[in-house]
Amino acid sequence: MAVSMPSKQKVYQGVLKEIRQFIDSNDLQPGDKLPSERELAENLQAGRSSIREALRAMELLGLIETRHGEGTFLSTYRPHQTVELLSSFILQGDQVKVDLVETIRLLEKEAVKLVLYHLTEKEVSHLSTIINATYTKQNARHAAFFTYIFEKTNNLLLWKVWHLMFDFATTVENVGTDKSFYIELIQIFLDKDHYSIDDLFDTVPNKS
Amino acid sequence: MAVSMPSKQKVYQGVLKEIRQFIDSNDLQPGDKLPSERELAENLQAGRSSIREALRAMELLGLIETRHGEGTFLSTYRPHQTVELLSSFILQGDQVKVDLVETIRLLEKEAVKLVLYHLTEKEVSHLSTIINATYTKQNARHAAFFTYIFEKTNNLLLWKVWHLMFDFATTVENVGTDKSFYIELIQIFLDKDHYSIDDLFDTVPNKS
DNA sequence: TTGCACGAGTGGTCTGACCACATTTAACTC
DNA sequence: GAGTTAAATGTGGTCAGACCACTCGTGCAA
Repeated sequence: MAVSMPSKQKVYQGVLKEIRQFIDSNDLQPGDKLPSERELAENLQAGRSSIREALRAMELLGLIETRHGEGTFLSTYRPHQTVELLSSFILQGDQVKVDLVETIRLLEKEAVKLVLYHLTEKEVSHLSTIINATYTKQNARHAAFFTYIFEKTNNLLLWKVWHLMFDFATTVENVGTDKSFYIELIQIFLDKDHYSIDDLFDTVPNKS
Repeated sequence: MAVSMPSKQKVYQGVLKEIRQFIDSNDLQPGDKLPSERELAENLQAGRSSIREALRAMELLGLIETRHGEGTFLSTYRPHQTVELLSSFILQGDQVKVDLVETIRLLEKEAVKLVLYHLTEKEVSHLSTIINATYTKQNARHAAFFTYIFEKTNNLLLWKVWHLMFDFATTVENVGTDKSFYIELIQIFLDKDHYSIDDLFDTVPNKS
């Protein structure tokens, strides 16, 4: 890419690639088991500690899941570990927190627009059910509501990004808002009222 | 969250937190040096291998930078390593690639909306300069153009997310588009024509 | 059939050794 | 004394081996 490629690849990086290749060529699916650390060490001609460095890195990224006494498994993508750590490292300045909420709102707004026209009445009424359920925290309602919406966008990546940020944000503050917001949103869904979306989201209290 | 919290925290996870704390309390800045692995092992009462597992994880996330023979340093945030590895792991299905481009476009569109009204004439003409420069690849022009726009949003997080995804995407395909798109966009900036933004972005060739 | 103990397999962790590389220091040469 | 070279030191990179802790299957015993 840029200037001097370090050229000296560390063992654990090579291991990372080999594991990836292994997953590919054996067509492993989420939940499947990887070879044991000792086995990998022997097959890949590396020390077990190098194998572990690679695995820990993958674990932190949420790519694998290790179970003590059982083995190492491909995880269904759950970025939780990543989230908690990243949040503590990245969310340092106050400005970032404000950016975070703004970005979350932005993603939510776009998700709403994406699904507006192909959300059935039945699905909208399901949204009503969601917001009328009982929650201990506003964030929980918010998460339930928008998780459903993001599912309907059929954009897995968008969902991932939003989820990541939402998890980020909820470690430090409240992202959800009061019930009226969701009720208005549902009305918009019923009316297929594209033009009110921007207005509604502009009035959300970005409490910061 | 869900069922059983593992409760048993691994050593390397504890180390991770302690290092983070160390950075905080000593107010380390990007570029500053961390204690050596052996030193950390002694101070944190852990084996060097555990320290290394924590450091490798941080390295993969782009939080630190290790230089053989010198030491470990806080890195200025450059998610490149992360990107390359994530991309090879995550970008498996074709659907994800499509989602990726869709999400990038979405972020770009919103960035445009955010800056539309407070972009000066001078800044817009700078955008013209950017697109009229010579590039070897479409992606380069695209990156230059939108990097400038994202800078103007004053939303650092939004910029990071977009940059991350853009790096992702460009490892596998072309994201940029032909010159006319940028020219139209500049016209929109000049006219402060809020309502044409959606239309323009809807017509972008999502070549996939 | 049921219950439990045991052993094999696996991840979790530590220790100590050695190598490779970079910087600092000391010694040597001119 | 100045400059060059060599040794010592400090650091990350890697490996091998040893234990520990945990899970699960197997087979024996009640």
